[in-house]
Amino acid sequence: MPARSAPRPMPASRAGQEPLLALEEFLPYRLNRLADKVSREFSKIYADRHGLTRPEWRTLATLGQFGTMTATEIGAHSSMHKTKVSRAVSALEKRKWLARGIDPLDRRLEHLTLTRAGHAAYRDLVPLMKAHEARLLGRASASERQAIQNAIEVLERALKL
Amino acid sequence: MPARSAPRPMPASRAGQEPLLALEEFLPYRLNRLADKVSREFSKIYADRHGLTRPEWRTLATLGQFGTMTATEIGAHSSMHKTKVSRAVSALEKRKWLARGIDPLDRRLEHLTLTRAGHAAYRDLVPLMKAHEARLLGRASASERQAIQNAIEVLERALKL
DNA sequence: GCTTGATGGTTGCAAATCCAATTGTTACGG
DNA sequence: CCGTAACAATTGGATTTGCAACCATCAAGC
Repeated sequence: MPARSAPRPMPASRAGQEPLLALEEFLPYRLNRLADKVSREFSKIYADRHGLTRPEWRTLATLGQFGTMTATEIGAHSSMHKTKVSRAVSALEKRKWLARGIDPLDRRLEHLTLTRAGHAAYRDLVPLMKAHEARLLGRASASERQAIQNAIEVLERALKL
Repeated sequence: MPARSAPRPMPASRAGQEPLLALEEFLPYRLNRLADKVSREFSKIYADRHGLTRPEWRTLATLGQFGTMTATEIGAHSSMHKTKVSRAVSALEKRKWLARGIDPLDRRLEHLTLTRAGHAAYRDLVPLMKAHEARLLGRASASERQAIQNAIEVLERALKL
């Protein structure tokens, strides 16, 4: 008696229905690969130059942009989980690039601000980062650059970001 | 309502030195945020349904697409470091979703193939993944979808991916 | 043969990440 | 006021990662 011969739809000839999914055309894969490559290139700058991690750089960048914020606000604006922010803040505080200020009206809050040294690092990094971005986008035409901006906006909207 | 707090000095407090870098307009940040959100949404599918990690899913997807490959080839095609591939392969082998075959002419190589169970999981997942991709892209118009494809291609070219 | 250098794949370990509590504080309904 | 719920931020511990060192095999030159 033939073992395991439940009625199966079709014999094994899988020609014609394969490949079912082409990874290299699959949106999440492509986005991830792009982001990964870009991130690697850019992180080289702040990692080599100041030994920063990505959460630390983002925290620095957010405070550099807004001046003073709480940890929660940093997380909201830079899309980082609060534990990442917390650890990035500790690290930056340890190297005295930011200082914590208390809120007299709500002692749960910590108002974080870059120190002079933190700001110096920020001002050191920003032109390098922008230059690298310009160099990368410079490989595309002006209209292509515009298309990239539009596409990102469409995706951000679709993802409710 | 959030707790009351002392009036927070906004960017205005840094009059004279405008924000040098707006994170929310910075390409690497935006790409990373997009990829992260997308990845999170899609990984819910294979994580919830089969307890797969992303490297495991990518390995499964690559083998499902190409049939038989070596670990190095999987890494090249799915943009994963060889250690990730190695660990994903072990995990998939442990649950008997793939089998290793030796190459009689070069015993360094391992030819990896999905087992029947592995292929079943692949066939189970692919429609769900594609449907989710379609649902996501469905929030954009046809011309916007085309613009997204073009933008990604431009970036891939600029990054030599 | 033997040595040297490349290649495929794994492993050890430190660093980074994630999730679920935990602490301390404030807001609010009774 | 009291008890409870919400909130800001931190911490602990298991999981993932990333890098380098490693083992095994092959290829080429001598």
